[in-house]
Amino acid sequence: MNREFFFKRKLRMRSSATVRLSSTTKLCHHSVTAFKDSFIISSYYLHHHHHHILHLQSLDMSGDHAHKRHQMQSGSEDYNSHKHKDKHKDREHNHKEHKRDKERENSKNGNSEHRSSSEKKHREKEKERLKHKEKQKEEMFHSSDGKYRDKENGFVSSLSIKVEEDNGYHHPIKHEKPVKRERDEDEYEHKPKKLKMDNEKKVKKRKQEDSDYEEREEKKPKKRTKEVKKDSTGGKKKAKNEPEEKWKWWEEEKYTDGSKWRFLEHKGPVFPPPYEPLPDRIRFYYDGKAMKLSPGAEEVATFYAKMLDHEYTTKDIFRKNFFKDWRKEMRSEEKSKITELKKCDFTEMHEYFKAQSEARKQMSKEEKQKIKEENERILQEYGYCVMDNHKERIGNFRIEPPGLFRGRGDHPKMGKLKRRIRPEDIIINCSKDSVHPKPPPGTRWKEVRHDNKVTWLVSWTENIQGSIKYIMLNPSSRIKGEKDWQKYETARRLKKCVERIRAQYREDWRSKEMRIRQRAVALYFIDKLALRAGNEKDEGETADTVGCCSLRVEHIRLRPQMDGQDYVVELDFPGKDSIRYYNKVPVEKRVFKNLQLFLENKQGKDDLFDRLNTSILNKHLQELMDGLTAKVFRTYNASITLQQQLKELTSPDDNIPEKILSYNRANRAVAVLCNHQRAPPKTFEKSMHNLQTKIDEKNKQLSAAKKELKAAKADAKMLHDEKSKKAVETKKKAVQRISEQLMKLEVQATDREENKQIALGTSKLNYLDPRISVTWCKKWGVPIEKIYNKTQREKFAWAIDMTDEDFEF
DNA sequence: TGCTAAACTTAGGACTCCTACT
DNA sequence: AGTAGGAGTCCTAAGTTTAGCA
Repeated sequence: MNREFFFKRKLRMRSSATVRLSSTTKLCHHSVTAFKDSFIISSYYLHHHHHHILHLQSLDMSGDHAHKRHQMQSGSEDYNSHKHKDKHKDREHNHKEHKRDKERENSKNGNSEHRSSSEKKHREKEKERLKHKEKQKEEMFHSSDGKYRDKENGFVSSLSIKVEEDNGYHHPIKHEKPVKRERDEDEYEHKPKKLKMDNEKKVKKRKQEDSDYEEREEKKPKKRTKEVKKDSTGGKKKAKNEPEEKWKWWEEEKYTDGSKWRFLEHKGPVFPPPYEPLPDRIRFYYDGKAMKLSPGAEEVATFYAKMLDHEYTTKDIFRKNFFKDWRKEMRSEEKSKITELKKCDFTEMHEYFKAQSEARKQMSKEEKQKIKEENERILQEYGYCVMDNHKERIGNFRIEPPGLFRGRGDHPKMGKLKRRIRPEDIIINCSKDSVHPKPPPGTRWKEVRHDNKVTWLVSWTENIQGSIKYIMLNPSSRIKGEKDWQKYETARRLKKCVERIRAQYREDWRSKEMRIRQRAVALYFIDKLALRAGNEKDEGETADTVGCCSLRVEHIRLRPQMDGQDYVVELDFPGKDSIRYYNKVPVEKRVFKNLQLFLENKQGKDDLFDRLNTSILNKHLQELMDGLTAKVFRTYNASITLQQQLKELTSPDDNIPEKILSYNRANRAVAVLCNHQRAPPKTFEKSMHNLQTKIDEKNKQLSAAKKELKAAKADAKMLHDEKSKKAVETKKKAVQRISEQLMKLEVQATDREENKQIALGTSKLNYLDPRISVTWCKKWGVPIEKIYNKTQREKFAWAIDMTDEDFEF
């Protein structure tokens, strides 16, 4: 795909070069501040770079420059001798696998058929663990600084605050008001004063299913505690069909045994309607002659016909793949006749579908209403499941319809037939004791399983890549929400130790081992530029895209000198979705020298980091911090940037629209950092032009109004009467009003222009800790609806509910 | 222990719906 | 009432990470 993705635009951000490095702060100042006259992206780097320099300086204060440089250089000579092209030599062998082992053990237990007994054991274990943890915490609270160590896992440790057992039996049903946990504390930050309160609070245990009855019975004796009284309104079950009012899952305990649910019931997927053959009057022509196709071949032909005015159909690979797969669906007579795609004429079919969609648009209100209702009915029936006593929305409950594969970028498989999924292809996952979904009449499922270690309800294997597709829950669900929350907690833990990690990789730039230097430089890129990890991909199966670890020589250029800056690295590569990443970054000399070294004796197609891959990198990261992986840096840097930018850009005296503009700009800074681009809307130029016209009109109005004002003033001066004075006032007001309107238009234009090819949604949805935004809204009195739409509010309900004004990421 | 499969998150584009204007 | 344009939703591909297996 030839998409143009340059950042042409200068973002006219408020420039403020001030670096706020308060002496007391222990936070990383990963700030994006200077947006002056440069691409936002580059200045971000610059600034970030600055941060690193600060760090470097402090390091160097205790060290010896010359000595270090010498080491580095002599080191680099060493490398030449053991440089290999072969990535697979030189692997790290002694990786700690503690965590993994633990988890394995857990899941073994959890898998046991004898749930109750193994669970008992589990619970015991868990209890022990929690107790232990609590003790640790207690100790920590009493330590003088009251701060936690970075290895403390906030997510897990919140549990330990709430160790109180519960009986697992008397659960409040949702309409009961649970005692809300204190909100003025961060859930996962542990402050001494809070601890007490939290300990007094009761924690509700996740509700059990009715169907889990025996199990609950069994638990009952063990779990009973003083806590019972708090939860004691439970017991009666809410009517099943009654819609679940917002359930605050975030106030409940999480599973700690690796299981994802206890009970799961759903209706299975919705299949697309079967193929409806075309009416006889719609004909397909081959080599100018009408030809009736067999239903199978016809269906595939319609897939192509529908795409006729899409760019895909102009691409050779697409056409070739389509034709090959199409022929497979033909009867032998058809196959022998139809041998060239370019002799195929699909235009009647194409017109037919266009007419159909036109007709759909022209449908009467009633008809549309009917369709809407039908969709709603399907949603109600299939769009929800019951998971652990709560009705939860399913994300994608429809099976993907057949069609032609639309791979992105230069995908070698584009145009291939994505075949229709049948019930026999489908694996159902639900609990044993649930009412299993019924396959359509006369069919059967491939399998029904009961695996509560996974979150999916339905899966099937797709035929293009042979990968598995899943039906899972909506982002508003507990299961997705908890994970999301956890993700941000991990990023916040990184915040606590990121300085240490940076110091470490800077140190590693001088290592005498090549693999370590490569690792360190890659990590630097990931941290500084928010690059993705960059897994290896199967060549020929997917588009050629890269991430950090898979960068090749051809993707990078070293400029000792560029635009008045030293040591500039120019990166230009296709990233995820074949979106171009283009950036010029000044780096530290040591990085630059290392890169030169990595590039020695290599060709364009060779890997830049030939001794590194994502698994090596992640193993290393795991050792630096529990739960740390490459993508955590993206989350961390995105969120911290938002927080920083909001601080920077929000002026107290701004009105709400101006505040929102600031928010959008902060958001935009993140989107630029993460390289979230979009194709400029097709109508962009036009709508921009329209807006400009409006602005011009306003301008005319304004000058007219000004003229009038002037005249009125002159009159008033001459006449000195009340009437003319009043006229002056009126005119003044008019001028003011108009210039305000003008200003608004201009702001809008700026915002839109700046946003031309930047997509804000992705970062908002996936990288920015929602609590930052909630806090900001509260602080400045901006309604949350201005920042998050309904869906987003549902997804981030946990954050909206639990965050208060002084949350800090 | 190294590789592959599975599971789950992140991503941009297509499509649909709503709204503010004509 | 009709429509353009943008917001919101849906869709599913393309990543990352984890789990599982030989």
